[in-house]
Amino acid sequence: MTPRGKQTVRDLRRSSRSTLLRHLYFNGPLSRQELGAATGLSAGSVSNVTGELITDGLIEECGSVESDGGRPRILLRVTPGQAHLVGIDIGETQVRVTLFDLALTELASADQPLETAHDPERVVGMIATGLTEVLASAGVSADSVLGVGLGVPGIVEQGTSADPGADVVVHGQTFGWDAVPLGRLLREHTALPLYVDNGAKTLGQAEMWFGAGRGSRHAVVALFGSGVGACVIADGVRFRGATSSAGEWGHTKVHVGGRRCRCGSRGCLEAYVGAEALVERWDGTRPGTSEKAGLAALLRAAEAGQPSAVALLDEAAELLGASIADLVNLFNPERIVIGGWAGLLLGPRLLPAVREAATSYALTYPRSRTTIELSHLGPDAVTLGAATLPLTHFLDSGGELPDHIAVTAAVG
Amino acid sequence: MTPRGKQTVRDLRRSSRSTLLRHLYFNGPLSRQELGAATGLSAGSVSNVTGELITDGLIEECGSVESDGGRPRILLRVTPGQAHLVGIDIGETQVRVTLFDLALTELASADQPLETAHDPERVVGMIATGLTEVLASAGVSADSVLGVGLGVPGIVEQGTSADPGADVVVHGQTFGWDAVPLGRLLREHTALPLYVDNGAKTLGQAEMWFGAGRGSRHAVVALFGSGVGACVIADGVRFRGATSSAGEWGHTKVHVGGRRCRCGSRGCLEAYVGAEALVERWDGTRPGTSEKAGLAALLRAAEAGQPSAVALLDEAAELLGASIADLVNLFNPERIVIGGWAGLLLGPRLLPAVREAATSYALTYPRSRTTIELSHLGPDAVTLGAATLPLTHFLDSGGELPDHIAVTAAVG
DNA sequence: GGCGCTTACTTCACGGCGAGATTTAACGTC
DNA sequence: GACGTTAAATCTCGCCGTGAAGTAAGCGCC
Repeated sequence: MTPRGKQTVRDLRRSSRSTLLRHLYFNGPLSRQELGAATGLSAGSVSNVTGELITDGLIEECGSVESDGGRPRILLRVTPGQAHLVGIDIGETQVRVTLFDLALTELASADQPLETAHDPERVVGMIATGLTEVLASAGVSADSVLGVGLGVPGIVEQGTSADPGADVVVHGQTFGWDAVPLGRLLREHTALPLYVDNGAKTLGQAEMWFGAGRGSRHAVVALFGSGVGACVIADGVRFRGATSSAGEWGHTKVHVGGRRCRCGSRGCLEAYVGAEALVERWDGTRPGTSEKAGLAALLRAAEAGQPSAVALLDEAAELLGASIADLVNLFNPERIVIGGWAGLLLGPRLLPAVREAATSYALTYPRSRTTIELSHLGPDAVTLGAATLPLTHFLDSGGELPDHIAVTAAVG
Repeated sequence: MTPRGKQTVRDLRRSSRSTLLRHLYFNGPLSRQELGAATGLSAGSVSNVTGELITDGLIEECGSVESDGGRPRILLRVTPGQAHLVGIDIGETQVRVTLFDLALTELASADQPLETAHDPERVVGMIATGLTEVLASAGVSADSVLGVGLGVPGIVEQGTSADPGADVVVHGQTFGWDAVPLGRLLREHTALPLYVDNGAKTLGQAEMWFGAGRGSRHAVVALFGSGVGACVIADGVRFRGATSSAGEWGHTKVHVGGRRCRCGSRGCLEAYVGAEALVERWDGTRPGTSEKAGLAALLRAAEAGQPSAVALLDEAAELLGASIADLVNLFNPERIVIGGWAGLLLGPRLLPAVREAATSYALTYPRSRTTIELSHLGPDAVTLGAATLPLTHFLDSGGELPDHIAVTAAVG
């Protein structure tokens, strides 16, 4: 049970570097003094390790705080432009490539529309051109890119080799991708480290870092769009399960044996409250209207008091609340965040009823320890969340730079 | 995000001790040689650390293996009688206290029947007498007991102080316990370290260590008794959630708005397939028959071909399968183990239909990576699982002995 | 029965680590 | 300009795991 890898004395230093780098990253500029107090490291070690990080060019001094009678504190921060990150969103309708600096400030972005055919080779080609485009437009060298994070539709089978990103295989039933060796295809175009995860999961990551999930260690980000998905965070880390496919909430049953779902099963949540299902149930798949327009029309009709629209949304709220109650019972999170474009659209109207339904369907104790909130982030955050994948690796490793990065270390 | 505690160079040694102790515990007697190869530690470190563990009396040499031409290997093993563990099961009908040695061999056991009134003070009194009884009958001193693990009915709120076991509060709705400060009550009778968890979770632990879950790192142990519960193991560790109540599977919905459940909600799985519900639905709560006898009668009727019994069990299998499909989608385990007394009773008949239903209701990819199996362990294993709680702590800490234990170290 | 061979284990020097004490640096105040 | 105060750098110390060298304990072979 739970064998832990051996540790050498070197791992200690990595751990210290990671702790300091991480704390500095999330808690803004800090003096060595505060850093030591916050992390529990001794002043000597902080001085030692920060010195090393400065030599590596990963952090830098940035001004000082005047004191009342003593030596002023020198503030430290992560060097924002020292390295860069790329986030990519492979969505239903477009491929979006965004370049960020280390502080996750957007530097450049490139969108390319995606027609109905999602030929993997073509998509990979679009990624490659998008990549060179954003680097060129921001004037950034590929040598300074820590890694490329991708959010893709479908289930992601992670690799296990020394270059796991290149082994990734994607199973996207609704996207028309069946066991696509995305990692291998991408590796032919770029040597950068690759990190791939499901788009809903990367959106969830963004929500945890910068959105409504910030500050909680146990959360579920429920994503409500054309389909329904979820990203589960346990103890600050995404819950992946055995093969990284955990959190497929949309195909959880609300009525066993009920409505047929596009996944082939029956009674799935998604078959009742997914945007596609809602629009279809309301106007019987009136062709020509987009899903987004259809959902907006449904909402307007309900606001205007049209009985069938009101009933449909009321039922959706109850089912959503009941299914959120399942999440509460099973995962016992501190917080549930409802996001996704449909969630953002319907949220303000549905939220009170959803909260109420969740309360009546969940067990009292865990429900009392959970809040249900709306997301603040739009679907654009998929690229942001994707960029957190290489960034997480960077912070975890204590600021280890991939081989290809030429260290532009501060001399002295 | 994910701040990790600081580490000093001393923690390295603890980690090494833990790795070695753990490996020795689970992989039987081993030579230092094999130990080094398996854990990645250098021969020097293995020699050093094992020497320390032998001095502490935690492990001992036990014979040697003849070689073909070289110095024979000396086998090491954990000293089984060096320390003891107590597991306690607070069940619906009895309180069971069992004493184990370090190898989890049962040394003594004491049962005490529990009437309908579950007054906490009385239960605690029974635990205290049971404790002294098993120690006396096995001739073991309380000084050698590493800790006491308890499996209790209801949700367990873990403590956070320096003595977390003494802060435990239990919320057992169906048991008639409302915020019972079990830890504090027990602390008045014993100074031994206390570890408390839900009984279903401790049974799940036993299943993972010694039952059908052995060898898997991601599993769900589904427990099917009078009620329905689950124990989720992620990456070898029990998934607890924010307040330790994760895995309340029984009150997951299978028909939103359906049958009323004893939890107060509607449409819960437990209201359809819990033993209590099944018996009630079959014979309309014929008074006087026990649940166990009632379920056995239902099974016999179905075997004899009585249509209503067959239909009831067929429906139960489908609902169970569909709900297991939810677990597959959400947790993505390698293995699902069905246990509990009702699971053991009905399992052989229901399993094929359950597997089939799970396949048709779950997503293809995660389902293809999961096996669904029956448990081998009976409900007696609750005490065994409870005893693993202090044992886990012991192994994690690298063999740290609680203050009260007088070290009977080998001299020399 | 001495010799060499093989294998298991022990010992030891080494570089690296973080803690804690000490020293140096950089400010205010009087 | 001396002094107190606070921040940061430096130094010593005890401890760690590695890896090389050394020791122990068996074998077979002449």
